[in-house]
Amino acid sequence: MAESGSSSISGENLLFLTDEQLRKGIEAMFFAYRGFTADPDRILDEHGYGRAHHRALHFINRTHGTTVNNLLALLGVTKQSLNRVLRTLIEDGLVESRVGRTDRRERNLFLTEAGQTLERALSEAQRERMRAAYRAAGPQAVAGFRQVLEAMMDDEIRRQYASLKDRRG
Amino acid sequence: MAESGSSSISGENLLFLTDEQLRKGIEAMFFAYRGFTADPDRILDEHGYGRAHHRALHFINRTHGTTVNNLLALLGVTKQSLNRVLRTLIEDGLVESRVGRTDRRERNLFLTEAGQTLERALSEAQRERMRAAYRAAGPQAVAGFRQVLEAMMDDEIRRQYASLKDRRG
DNA sequence: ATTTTATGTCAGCCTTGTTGACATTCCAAG
DNA sequence: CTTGGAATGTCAACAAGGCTGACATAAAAT
Repeated sequence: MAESGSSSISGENLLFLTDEQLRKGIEAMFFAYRGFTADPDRILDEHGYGRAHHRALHFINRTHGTTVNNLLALLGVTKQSLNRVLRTLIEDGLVESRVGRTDRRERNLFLTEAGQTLERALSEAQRERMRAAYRAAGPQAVAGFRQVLEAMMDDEIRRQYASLKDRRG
Repeated sequence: MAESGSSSISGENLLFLTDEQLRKGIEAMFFAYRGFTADPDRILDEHGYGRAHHRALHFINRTHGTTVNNLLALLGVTKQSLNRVLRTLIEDGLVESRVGRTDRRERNLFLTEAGQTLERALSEAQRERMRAAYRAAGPQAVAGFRQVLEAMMDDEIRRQYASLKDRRG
């Protein structure tokens, strides 16, 4: 490691930015993400689905009637990848694709009753994990958690995240 | 979504645990993880490697001389998956595998000079992102961030994370 | 009338995960 | 010494879910 930048940082309120501290944060992020996805993964597995299906269900539920292009931007994958997932969800009757009213090229996506049921099971499992973590850490920690995560996002993604924030599900 | 559980939670210090708050946390986690991996991913791509290689390099660097079994437990993958990644890293001269001294069945893993160089580039890119996020959020937020992440881990993983915490790299 | 946009689809490739089977090496217990 | 089991490595086959490229269609925009 020779001499990394942070060892030369001065100022008492910046002293916590040692490489060691940063590495702990990196590893915490890695391990925590495993926990974050573990519970939904188990449910998905029972239904023969993967994380890609979960993400699609989540954001379709989040923004009812969203278009395919919107979804692509949120998920950060190619239309071919998304389409494969979306096709199975539509075939299985979890998602409905309606031709757009104003622009008939677009497809507006909705969860069916069955889709809502699965989405609820998945998000409830994930919320339960998050709820337990929030309780254990306390309100102040949660605020800090959100601040750091937000600062870690790419600029464009942060904008999309922010614009999602105030919508109603 | 009808009526989810958390709406019945009472007590003033638990009011922040609404489904809406939890969902924001879930989405923050999802988007932040994208940012978290984005910079190393670009470097890995130039070298023809993937995230699996990054993880292996990270933990071999983290715990010099670790055995394959230790690594398996940390990474949470099968030995076949790890072995494929490890084999290419060894072939490419980034990782050295030495027969164990006390137990000759074991293999002790080390980074070569070239391996350390790549690991340093990867972790420096990731640390830089983390450093910027930490600076933007401030020390108090960082403490909360770590608390929530730690509470989100599976118990066994949290123990492994904790036992990694105090070692020297 | 032409171009652009939104979407879907086919084909093929890669990484990275999985299971199952099997070989080798070597420590340790009988 | 022999045998059992643990640690490791390897081969084969498969699946999820990314990717690119090419092409088709419908509809909006120019």
